[in-house]
Amino acid sequence: MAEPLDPQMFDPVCPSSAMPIQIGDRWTAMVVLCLEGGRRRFNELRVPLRGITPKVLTQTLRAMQRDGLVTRTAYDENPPRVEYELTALGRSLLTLIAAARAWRDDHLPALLEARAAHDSSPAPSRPDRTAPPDSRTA
Amino acid sequence: MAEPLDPQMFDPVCPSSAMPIQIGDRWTAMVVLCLEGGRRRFNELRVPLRGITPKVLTQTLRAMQRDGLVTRTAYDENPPRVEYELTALGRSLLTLIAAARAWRDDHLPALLEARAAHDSSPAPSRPDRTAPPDSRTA
DNA sequence: GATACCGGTTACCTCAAAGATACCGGGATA
DNA sequence: TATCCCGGTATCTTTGAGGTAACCGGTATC
Repeated sequence: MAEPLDPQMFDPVCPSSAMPIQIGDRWTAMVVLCLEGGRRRFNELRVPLRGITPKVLTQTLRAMQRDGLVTRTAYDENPPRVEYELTALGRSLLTLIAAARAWRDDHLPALLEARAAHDSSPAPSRPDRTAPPDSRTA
Repeated sequence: MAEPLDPQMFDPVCPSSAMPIQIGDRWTAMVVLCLEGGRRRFNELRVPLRGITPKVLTQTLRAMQRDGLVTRTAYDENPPRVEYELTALGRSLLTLIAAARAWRDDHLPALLEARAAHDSSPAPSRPDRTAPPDSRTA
């Protein structure tokens, strides 16, 4: 909670577009990971979530708050200070995220390989209707 | 593989809209579950996936095939017959789906409860800016 | 004054996924 | 001839997540 979040904690060449697993909406899992180490402020979260706009971060956090995944604490200070923290429920997602990451480590290369092979294969214009009866199109 | 798929195998009042976990696109996980018991034909898959349009099912299956999750076997018969089957990679998603289901069983009620409580709570027009310094808005 | 800070809000736009509906080929069957 | 079946396509429309840009209030500092 003390040290700032690593701006590089999420790979910009993120293979998430290839990941067949998604937790919540697009940013939820990353927010959970950002909050894993303790409470964080709004603008603190924006650092590793590069490219997220305040609007979308607000939406994400509100939705998570609604679902009981995070708490929001606003302090009547100046300048304003707001802190977000995982609830026990939100923390329970960590095991699921870990499972997803384990799957990724074990199987994502195979998926990407299959995809690359498929994409570079000669595109059949009328796929396999005329293929031999037992051919596999994979 | 022999017995037909249960049309009710996916709850129409599906809480998937509340599920913060998603495997692949909207239908991928359900397709994996449909194929868990063995190969299935196109129209066989449409039964439990009530409401899916052929276009979307085709898209889903093509994407899964591209990613090496399923194989597609077309037989030169009449009427045409096409069978889809899980690959080892596709089967590996089953553990992840099981983890998601376990999370659901353990935690989804709490999430829904939090959501209901949030939705029925008196909506603060100017949320908690004027709240006491240590109040939690959850 | 003018500016900066924090944590947003608001209005508007974009774009891809998903759905609705209709249609297709081609052999088998009637 | 006509119809059915299967596994899709083709085309249009809708929807909604997400992005862009501008602005806000209240205080403190310049």
